[in-house]
Order: sequence, then C-alpha cells, then structure tokens
Amino acid sequence: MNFSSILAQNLNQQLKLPAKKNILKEFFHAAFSVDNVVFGFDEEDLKVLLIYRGAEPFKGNWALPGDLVHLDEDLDLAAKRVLYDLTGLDNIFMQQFHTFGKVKRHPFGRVITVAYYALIKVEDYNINAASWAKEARWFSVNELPNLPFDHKEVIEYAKQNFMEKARRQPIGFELLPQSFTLTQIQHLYEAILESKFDTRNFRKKILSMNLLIDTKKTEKGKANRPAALYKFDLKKFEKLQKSGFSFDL
Amino acid sequence: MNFSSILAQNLNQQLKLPAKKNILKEFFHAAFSVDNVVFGFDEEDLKVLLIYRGAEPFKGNWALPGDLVHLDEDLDLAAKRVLYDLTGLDNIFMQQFHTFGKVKRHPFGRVITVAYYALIKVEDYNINAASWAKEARWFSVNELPNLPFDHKEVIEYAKQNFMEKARRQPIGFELLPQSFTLTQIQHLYEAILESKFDTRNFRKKILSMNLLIDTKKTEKGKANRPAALYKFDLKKFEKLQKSGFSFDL
DNA sequence: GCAAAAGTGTTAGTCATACACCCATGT
DNA sequence: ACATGGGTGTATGACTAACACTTTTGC
Repeated sequence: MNFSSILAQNLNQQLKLPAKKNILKEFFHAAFSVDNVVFGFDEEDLKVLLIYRGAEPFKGNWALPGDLVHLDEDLDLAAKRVLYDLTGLDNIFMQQFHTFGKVKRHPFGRVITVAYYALIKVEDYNINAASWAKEARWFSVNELPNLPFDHKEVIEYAKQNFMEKARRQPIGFELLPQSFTLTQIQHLYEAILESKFDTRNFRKKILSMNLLIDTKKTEKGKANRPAALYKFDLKKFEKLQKSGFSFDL
Repeated sequence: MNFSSILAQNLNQQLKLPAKKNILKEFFHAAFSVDNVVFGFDEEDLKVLLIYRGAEPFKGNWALPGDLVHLDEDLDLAAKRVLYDLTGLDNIFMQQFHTFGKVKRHPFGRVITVAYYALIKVEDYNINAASWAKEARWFSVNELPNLPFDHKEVIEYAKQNFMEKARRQPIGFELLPQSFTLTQIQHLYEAILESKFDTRNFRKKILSMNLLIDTKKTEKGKANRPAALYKFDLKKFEKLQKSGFSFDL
C-alpha cells in the first residue's frame, strides 16, 4: 500500500461527512515542487547554478535544479534532497524565500513550487550532474539563457531577497573561499549590491565588524603587492547573531 | 469534466513515457492551503484575527482563517478569496511570507500551507464570520488560545517577519486609523518591536521622515492636553519607495 | 488646583562620507 | 623602471542617545 492510499484511507476514517469525496476529488490532485537557486561567485560575477534537463517537461532546456516533492517528504528536506540528486551538492543549507503558485506554471497539472536559495564556495564543492540532469553549469546572473516555467522570475526574486539580506548581514562571505583578500570581499559586495564602494571606507567598515581574522598570510604569484588574507570568524558571528546584531552596507 | 481530470488528460497527452502513470500516482495527490495572519492594533496590543472552526478537521477550535486552494485558482488570489469567504474582509493586500510543509501537519493527507499576512485598520472594516467560520475575533498576539495545525509557529513567523519590515519601513501606519496622534504611533511601534522609545527622540525621528501631514485638528474629550492629529502621506511614501528609501527605528 | 498625557531643545559622542598618495611585488 | 593592484588617515557634517521640565486640557 502506497503513501497516497494510506492518506486517502486516513481521510475516509476521519471524515464522516458526505463532503469527503468532494474534498478528495476537488483538492487532493495537486503536486508541489522545490526549486533551488544556488549562488556562487568567481572574482567577477555572481553566478547561478543551472542544470540541463534530460526529462520532460522542457527536456533540453537549462533550468533551475528543482523537482517534485514526494508525499512523505518534509519540504525543507526535499529541497536538499533534490539538489543532491541533481547536482551532487551535499549538505547545503537552503533558505526558503518564496512560493510561486500561478495556475498554469507547470504543463503537467497544478504544481506550485517552493523556492530556496543557497550560497556556496565554488572551490569547495564538486558539481556532478546526476539523475535526469544531463549537465550542471554556472551562469552569470546577468547572462542567463532562456528559462522554462517561471524560473526567470524565481531567480530575480532570489537575487532581490539575497541583496536585502546581504546589505544587513555579512552573509556574502559564504560565497568566498576559506581565506580571501579585502579586495575580493569588496568585489563580491559590489557584485551583489550592484554598486561601487570607496576602498578606504569599505575596509574600515568591514574591519570594524571585528569578524575577520588576519591569517598573517599573503597572496602569491601576482605582479603586484601581495594582499593580506583573512578568514571569517563564523563562531563569533553566530554568537553575535543570537544577541541581536546589526550591520549595514 | 472537472479541472483535475482535464489536468490528468493533459498530462497523458504530453507524457509518452512509461513513467507517466507513476508521476500521477506518486505526486499528484497533495493539496495546498493558504493561511492568513491578519494583524490589527487597538491602542494597547497587537492583535491577530482568528476564526472559530465549524468544520473538520479541528472543528470547534480557534484557528487562522485559512483553507484549501482550488486547482484552478492562483495562489495569491486564493489568499484573498479565503479571507473574504471566512471573514468578509474584502480587498485586503496579503503579503506572502513563508510556506510550511512538514509531512504530518494536516490530518487529511499531505497539505502544505502558504502563509500570508496583512495589516488592517480595525475601525475601517466590519468582520463577519461566514462559510464554515462560526465566529471571528481579535486575540492579542501575546494571549493566544491553543491553535491547531502549526498555526502557532505560523503566527510567530509572521510576527518576526513583520517586526523586521516595520523596523525599516514605516509600514505600521496601516494599522492605525486615518488620523492618529504621535503617541499612538509610538505605542504601536513599541508593541510591534516589543521595546520602549524615548518620546522626544521618537518624535524627532518620525517627523524627520516628512511623511506625516498635520491635520491641524486635535483629539477631544480627554482629561488632558489634546494631542495633534496627523495622517500618513501615502503618495509621498510610494514615490520614495520607488527611488529606494531607508528608514530605521 | 490637580491629575494626566502632550509637547519640547541641547549637548556629547559616534558614524558616514569624501578625498589622494605611497607601497610591495613581478616582469 | 614601470605596471599593477594593495594599502592607508583625516576633516567635516550628519545622526544618535541621553536627559527633565512646561503646557494644556477635564474634572
């Protein structure tokens, strides 16, 4: 006996009204999916991870890594599971940000999709397309291919949401390698917030958070003065977060 | 022929894979609902509107006004429709804030719920419980009855979300009557943000937004100095919002 | 005239902004 | 030696936070 028939039985046991059949017929024929917007950064541009679809609908299109959610699967876990199935990315924290629910957004029937985003350090993970994803690749957020469903809107929404968070919390560090230069952070924030900052003021502000640890190491191999490498003090940040904490760029 | 069978037929036409039956069986047996957290304010306390359920499940309990969404109904419109059906509140702007999707949150089967909140001026609307809602009443957010489903969590989440927005945008004015005193705003913000403000500094800040219009009228009938009445300059606020705008309490 | 809430200014400290040059390295 | 990006300090104005008394009304 599968899960949906257990559910139906459950419903029959509980509902002693004549309405019971109607409720089953009228409402319990929808599905829902999760879609994941994974952001990365590569010194230049903010990137989004897309997969090449090897299954209907929209087979042969680049799209967000997303899929239908099983009936016996918690929503938040489904987001992680789907991302892992399609890209091999494991144990990524996914932040839910919006649910898209237009009637005709999915050609197979009524499917609403719950959208999540994540930030990853590109160098830390190997991406391996699997399951029905034929390929997975980073695309610059500003140079996206045509996307199926409402995925363009989803990415736009994710970007907006991420910008707002990043402006108030030093959240962008999750996109940088373990150790990084101040110039890298500045470029990252300039990419996220789509603006330019004064170098001196930016450095003062970033350092005044007291959340960066000087690794005492320097970058090598460049034809210029080597930059100091810092790392992010995650533990301190988590402590501060609990006690309420603010930060504005 | 009803909507779900049209969908199923549609699916059969498009999917020429042997997987088609599995997809229908495996996934298209969920439902989804909307739940609305309507905030109000009454000089003292932040309030939430609850209905008394006259239908299963959880018949005889106070709960958020929420219901299942029809298969042929846009999500955002469903939120408005459900609120109207249950409480008579018409044409209220509902802001989506989170989707709750634990497997066992609904006793009838797999139902995820998309939660919305709204802010209303209590004096401007008549609330009339209708449909399967037997009654509708304001409850102080800090004195809620026991709630079914995950509605306690939903309200907590809404409150948090609303607090964050209110801290950065003069959004709370939507809870006050058309004209109001500075003291009322202060009490409102103190209720929302659960803190106390210095009267002089608060007034300076609120007035420095230049979004209040002095009506040149005063409160009457109180045994103390009458307070000046202001109204909110919505048009100016909307203009400012477009050009990016910030405000912090 | 008294109770009750409305209303009002100043000061000190902190923070944001604007701005231009020298430094360390590789080639 | 030169090209390249890294790194630094100061002055000005704006904003924040702390604080106590007078005003106006109803009774």
